[in-house]
Amino acid sequence: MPRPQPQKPDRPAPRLSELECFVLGLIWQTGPASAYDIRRRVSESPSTQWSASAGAIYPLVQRLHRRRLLSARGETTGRRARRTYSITPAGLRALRAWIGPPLAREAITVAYDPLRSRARFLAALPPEDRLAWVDAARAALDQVAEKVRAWDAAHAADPFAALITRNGELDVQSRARWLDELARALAPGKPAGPATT
Amino acid sequence: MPRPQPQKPDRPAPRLSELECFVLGLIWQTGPASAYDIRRRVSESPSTQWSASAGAIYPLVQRLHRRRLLSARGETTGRRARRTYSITPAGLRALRAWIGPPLAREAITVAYDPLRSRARFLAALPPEDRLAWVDAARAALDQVAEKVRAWDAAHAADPFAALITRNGELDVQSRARWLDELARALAPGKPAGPATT
DNA sequence: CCGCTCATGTAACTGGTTACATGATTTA
DNA sequence: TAAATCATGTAACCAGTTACATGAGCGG
Repeated sequence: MPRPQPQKPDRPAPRLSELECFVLGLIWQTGPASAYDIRRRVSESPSTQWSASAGAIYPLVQRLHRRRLLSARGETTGRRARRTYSITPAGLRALRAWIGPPLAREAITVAYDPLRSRARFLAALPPEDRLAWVDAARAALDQVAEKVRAWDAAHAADPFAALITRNGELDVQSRARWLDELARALAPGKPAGPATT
Repeated sequence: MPRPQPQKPDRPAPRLSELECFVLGLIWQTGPASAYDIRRRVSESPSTQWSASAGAIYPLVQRLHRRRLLSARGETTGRRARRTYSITPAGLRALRAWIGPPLAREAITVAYDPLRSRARFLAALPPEDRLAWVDAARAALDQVAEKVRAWDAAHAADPFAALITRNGELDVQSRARWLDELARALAPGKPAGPATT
């Protein structure tokens, strides 16, 4: 049995990750940008999905450049690189394919909510702690709402960006209302789940 | 400069991941469960956050067992292991610490929404394709809503589970309304973003 | 010129992924 | 008993993570 190559010589380019496509989008949006610019813009975003660490962004743009989805203009001052990247026609095609339609399967889902994950096991807390949890979560969401408003204000100039922020507002609102429902269900007199041990 | 050990002899136990704590919760909820049981229950969940692949779950429960957060009862039939895991007191403490309060920083955030990420760059599509995108996203959300209803029906017996499903319902509803707003903003006559190149 | 922040990376690790292997049990 | 499915894993990989290193520019 041959089992030809342990090291495939011509491995097909892997699917682009969400972060890679997101970065592609950022660069499309604002034209030439350095990796550092990208880092700042990713970390500004209210979602904490990505940490925008250097270890993520620098190799990422290098990958996109190798795949010819980004072009680089290197103004190498001194012995230190100073590169800015622009999106190529192939990059724009990749960006559009990512956006869809058709929508990727992984985009069609209930959004992951860490509060929901935790609430699912709320009955593991002693009964007297459960309302305190809801209160804490409620306060945390107010904090998030604040952050969204700040982000909104910083982008007030762009009416299109406002529509994106709006998504964040609605998300926080609906989760807050859900927490209120949860609090009512936990109100004294209502048994809410099995015993804790 | 000594730089003592390249291999730290006593590395501190790393923070538990979201998935590890979630699994801890599942096992708390239903008592003794095999890794396979866990896999099924994780993959049933409407969220696509985790694939519940064998390669994720089996090593994960082994890790939790090594850390004494799970206890194992091994009914080894034949030469094949058949293990079921239960949560230990230390495991319950870890579960409670994860749930909070206080809530972990990463739980305090706008939920990550792949539709929002894509919509952010909707202007990269040719104008005539933008409404089609919104329609596709709307249809996809209806599909998700259906899935949530099915999940809800399957757990109708447990009033506490209903509160969790409710979160999914509200999430889908609010994102659907957001898409409707988006469609209105894209309505003919309204320029919606910069040119596409 | 010292220290601080800006900017560009690399190194080591890790928690997931997909793909594969294989034993046990059920069903046709 | 053969095929399909249930069940338990391992192997290789990979896109992120944290932590570190270091050059460039600037304000005191």
